[in-house]
Amino acid sequence: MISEKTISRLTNYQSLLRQQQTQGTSHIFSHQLADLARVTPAQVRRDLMVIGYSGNPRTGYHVGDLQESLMQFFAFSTGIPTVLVGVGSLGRALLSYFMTGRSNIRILAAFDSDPMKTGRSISGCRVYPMTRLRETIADLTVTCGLITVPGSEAQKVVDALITGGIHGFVNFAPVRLKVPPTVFVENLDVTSSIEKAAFFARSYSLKTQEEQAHE
Amino acid sequence: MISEKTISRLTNYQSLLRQQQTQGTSHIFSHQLADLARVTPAQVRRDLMVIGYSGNPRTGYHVGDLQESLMQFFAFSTGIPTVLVGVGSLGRALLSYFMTGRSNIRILAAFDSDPMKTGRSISGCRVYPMTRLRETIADLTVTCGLITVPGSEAQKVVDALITGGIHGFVNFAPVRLKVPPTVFVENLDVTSSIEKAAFFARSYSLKTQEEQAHE
DNA sequence: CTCTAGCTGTGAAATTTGTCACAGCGTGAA
DNA sequence: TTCACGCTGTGACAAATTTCACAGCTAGAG
Ligand SMILES: NC(=O)c1ccc[n+]([C@@H]2O[C@H](COP(=O)([O-])OP(=O)(O)OC[C@H]3O[C@@H](n4cnc5c(N)ncnc54)[C@H](O)[C@@H]3O)[C@@H](O)[C@H]2O)c1
Ligand SMILES: NC(=O)c1ccc[n+]([C@@H]2O[C@H](COP(=O)([O-])OP(=O)(O)OC[C@H]3O[C@@H](n4cnc5c(N)ncnc54)[C@H](O)[C@@H]3O)[C@@H](O)[C@H]2O)c1
Repeated sequence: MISEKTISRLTNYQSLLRQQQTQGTSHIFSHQLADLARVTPAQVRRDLMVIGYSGNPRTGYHVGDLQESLMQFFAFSTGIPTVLVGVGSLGRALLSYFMTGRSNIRILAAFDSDPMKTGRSISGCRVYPMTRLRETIADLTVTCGLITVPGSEAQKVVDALITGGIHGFVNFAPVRLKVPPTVFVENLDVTSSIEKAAFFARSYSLKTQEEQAHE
Repeated sequence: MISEKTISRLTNYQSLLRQQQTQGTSHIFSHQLADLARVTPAQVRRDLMVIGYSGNPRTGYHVGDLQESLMQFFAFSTGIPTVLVGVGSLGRALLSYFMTGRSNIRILAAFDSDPMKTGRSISGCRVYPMTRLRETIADLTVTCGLITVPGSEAQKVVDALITGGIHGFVNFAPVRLKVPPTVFVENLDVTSSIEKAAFFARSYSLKTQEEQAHE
């Protein structure tokens, strides 16, 4: 079994390699990729072991080939098909970003329970009422659901999407969803992240002050 | 030194306890809190060790007292003072959420380099030009910066905020920022999270199919 | 009062995750 | 062609994190 952290780093390498390739870099060493990703060279080599790509001791990794291997490993050459539920302020921000950007994420459809928001397109994405959820995702072969409804609604929304056959979610609502072990949920809780950053900010800030006091 | 994971869980307990208290729960056992937080009871007890709060073997933890201890540990009774840089679609979503919500996060000011966006308020938050950054944050005692500018601009923005004395960041741009060891950065990379969810979705989905085939 | 069921707090073990360090290799230099 | 440098791939080790498991306690029942 391969760990979440490894997967996160691999996706990061992928985006860094894309950047490097546009800059014309053809080969890259583990220590260079490590610097870009802010990890150790050993970590990079370890991670690349799991996708089975081998570099060359003298020239490092071939950027194009490595990207190819990563693509194959992640197997989303045609992009990641997703749907979004909850076209509020956050949902609209995500639509505007992913419908225009050139990431490999495709939002195929959006859903909302509010009749004011349905029946039209936002950033080029159709917004459907929740009643159309089942049939629409049955047609589309969706890999991942983006949950941007209020916390109180999130559980019922995921339940519906799971019934529709979706196994992966990114949940922006500040609640822990209950899902079967065949379903993966990545929680992006902004509030919690800010609290975390604030905690460490304060502790680092105090440490800095103490050190200055010692001088 | 206390770990990031522990802090994340503690903030989560805090929000769960808030919910429980509004529902009139006065006492809670480690296994109950564990169920809510989707962790093990031992994990809960371990985590609570670090804040030095002790429960009672017969009645469990007193919800009010535990909240009090957590508050004291995090020491943000007056709310977490933050500033936001980059009033684009994501920045506006965050403003609308945190300026109206009843979380303990306070966005004191927003900044943008685009003159079209400055000089007015969005969701009740003043948007200043970047030239006013230094003086404004000097006045405000800010704990945490929210970075919602394009990736290409993120590094220079953090550099400026660090110069202004901020030690904590939540970075939404898909780049790894270079910061001194006295500064904490929490990266919220939505693209990367979706890719991760998609990867595990596919692997769980395949596993499910295999199991069904075996029957 | 005494007893007991079932919890907490916590050393110790287990597991997961990251790092070290070095054998082995490929390339360019001579 | 040979050599030497500096990298990769990886076994072994180290650190961090989680779980186990149990002594010790406490409120309520009898
Ligand atoms: N910056 C942010 O906006 C922000 C920050 C932190 C967390 N969040 C979380 O993200 C989620 C969305 O936040 P938001 O600010 O966009 O909220 P919002 O109220 O602007 O949007 C919520 C949307 O969900 C729709 N909705 C409600 N119930 C639904 C249901 N049962 N089925 C389908 N659609 C439904 C509503 O019609 C609305 O369009 C919330 O859980 C919030 O806690 C948002
Ligand atoms: N849903 C989303 O919107 C989304 C999703 C994933 C990642 N992101 C990331 O979040 C960031 C913001 O995304 P967005 O969609 O809001 O982009 P946006 O283009 O809508 O907004 C960016 C804002 O930053 C301002 N800006 C640009 N350069 C600046 C500078 N040097 N100083 C101050 N302000 C500056 C711009 O004027 C603009 O208002 C980006 O890094 C993006 O990659 C956003």
